[in-house]
Amino acid sequence: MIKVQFPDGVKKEFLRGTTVESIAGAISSSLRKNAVAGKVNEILVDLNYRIEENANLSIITTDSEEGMRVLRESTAQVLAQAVKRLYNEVKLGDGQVNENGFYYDFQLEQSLSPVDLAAIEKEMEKIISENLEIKRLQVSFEAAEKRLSEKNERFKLEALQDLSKNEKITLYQQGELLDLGRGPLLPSTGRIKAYKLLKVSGAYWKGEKQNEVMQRIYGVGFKKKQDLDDYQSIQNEAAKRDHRKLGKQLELFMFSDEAAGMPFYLPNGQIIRNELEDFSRELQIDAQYEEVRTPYMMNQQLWENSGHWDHYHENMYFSDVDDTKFALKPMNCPGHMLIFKNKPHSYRDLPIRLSEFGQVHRHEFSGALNGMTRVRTFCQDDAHIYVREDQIESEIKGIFRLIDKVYSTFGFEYSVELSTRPEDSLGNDRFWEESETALKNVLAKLDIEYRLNEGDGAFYGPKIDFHIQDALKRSHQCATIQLDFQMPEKFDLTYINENNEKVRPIVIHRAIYGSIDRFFGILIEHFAGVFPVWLAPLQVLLIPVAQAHLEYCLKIQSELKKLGVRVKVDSRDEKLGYKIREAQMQKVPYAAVIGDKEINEETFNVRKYGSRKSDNIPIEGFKVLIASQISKRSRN
RNA sequence: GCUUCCAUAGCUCAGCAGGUAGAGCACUUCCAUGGUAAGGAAGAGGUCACCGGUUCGAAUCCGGUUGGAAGCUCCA
Repeated sequence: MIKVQFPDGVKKEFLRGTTVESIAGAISSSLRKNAVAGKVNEILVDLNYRIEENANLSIITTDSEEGMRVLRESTAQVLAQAVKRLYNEVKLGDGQVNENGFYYDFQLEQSLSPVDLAAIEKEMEKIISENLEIKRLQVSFEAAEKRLSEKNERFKLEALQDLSKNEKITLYQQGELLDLGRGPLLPSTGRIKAYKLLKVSGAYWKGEKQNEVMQRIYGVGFKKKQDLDDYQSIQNEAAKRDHRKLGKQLELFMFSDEAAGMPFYLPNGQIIRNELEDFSRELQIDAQYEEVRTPYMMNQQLWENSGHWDHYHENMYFSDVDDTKFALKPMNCPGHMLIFKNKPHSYRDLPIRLSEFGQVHRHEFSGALNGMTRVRTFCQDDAHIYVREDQIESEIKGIFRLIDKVYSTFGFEYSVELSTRPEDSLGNDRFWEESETALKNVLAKLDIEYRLNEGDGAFYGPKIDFHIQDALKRSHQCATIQLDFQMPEKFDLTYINENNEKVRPIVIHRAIYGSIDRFFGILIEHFAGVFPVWLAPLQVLLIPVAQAHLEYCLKIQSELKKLGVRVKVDSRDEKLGYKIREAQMQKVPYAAVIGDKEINEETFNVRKYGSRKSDNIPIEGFKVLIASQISKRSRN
């Protein structure tokens, strides 16, 4: 007999050689049903793994991340088998699990289409109904090499070379398919329930640019049909909210072949942008920031001195004018450094907070461009704060407050990440250690939970990133706080301390929206185009019942305008229903109908966006309501 | 930048056996003067993204360019 200890501390005895699956069954039949793998002494194993000595065991089910990985990896292997059956000449690449599913790379002469995917899915269905055993084989390196070359799988052989020659190699045999894999995998194909192939695209072998391009088939996989349906309905909802589609429908912005990746703001979109800027400006004035503006173009020498040229010139725009080489700014920092340098500073003056709605240009790969979320020119709500060492903490605290105010206004939840030194970085070890410690200390003091993101910092310093969650629970990185000891060095920035000595300030870079353009795109999808009143391009549409009521409408319009409300009168000679329909399609927050009744009673018949019915409310009351919604920036 | 796919009227799309373009909405004019998601009629709109090739003939087939989509790579 052997003793097995479970995560809750309970110990039980079993016959030597009992499988993980039988033990799961001994605990409960439902656990046996949901089990996909086991974890013996912290090592993941297959369900039919036999436990030969005393051990700690936890049963892995599809309720856990690890369990879903097992399920999805097994599904990927079924995909591989299906493709192999349908296309004789195919060479298998590698399969992987991703957020909601899996993918598998193939090398195949003909390119696969959605029609082919349907056929592959059908074959997968067959493999699943065959309920093939998925057998784990532990063999020597040489044996693995021999068997894979018999199968003529050159990519598998190449992948094998990356493994240690001295250790046992794990292969999985699934019907006629032989795959190289870590596992664990399900014991048989019949346990796969809900999956769907999505698309096929190109991917480099081993993810490296110089390697050949494989065809990658993507799929999603879930433990039950319901989860797959839920996933698909969220995808549909996301497609409906796509900011590129809504941007066109609501006439917010456009793109043109004449400037790929560079947004044109249409009148409606510009209103929203201005509102976003004004909101930020208001908060920044309150937090004692000083707004500045720096040139779009500065000479190349500046960028060489700042270190940007070295690290970033491939993505910069250049221009020759007269005898000088210019560069369009990809960041606002150097400009702000020059402003700081413009006059001497006393320690009493710090912190100095320079903010700018700075338009930057970055030459992104054409294939990377995507609506408003990845563009070649965008505006950052940028700021650089010059501080003494003893001011770092309180300053970062202040930025946290600002960020919280901004995000809560839009109804975004957010999480925090700390990113540390990247491979390609400036500065010595001591600097990095000190600044990373400084940020960690601040986060600890503020009692903020965060995730550590190793190696993802800026080249000049570590950073704290903020990830917001939108209405569909998708995460977007927006705000960033970066500590920089480098830039002051490069620009020889100083202030005079209390002993009349020149001392280097520390720079904190920060952005809250990040890119206003991208934030705008995120907002469109977050609100599904139904903006809160303060952001809506048109806030009130007045609709006269007949021409006779037009004059009165114009009078109300000018009263509302005086309150700062964006209001229009639909004076066209069209039916009421037609105008209401159009107001709803344009997602105008309030459509107000005015006829004889309303004029006599001094009311509005207001229909709120999305509502099926309308209410008669006094005009004066409505004025108070909308003015407060606008000034409070309420989320309706 | 790479792989695959795509580009027809302002918008959404049809035209997918090569024979010089079509619908709905929007737009213009006229009729109708209307109470909460499309009243009726008529009209105007396109060198079928651009350049080149094959063909008697190209929106349609082939090549290139530009732009877009998905993924890869990248995002200081």
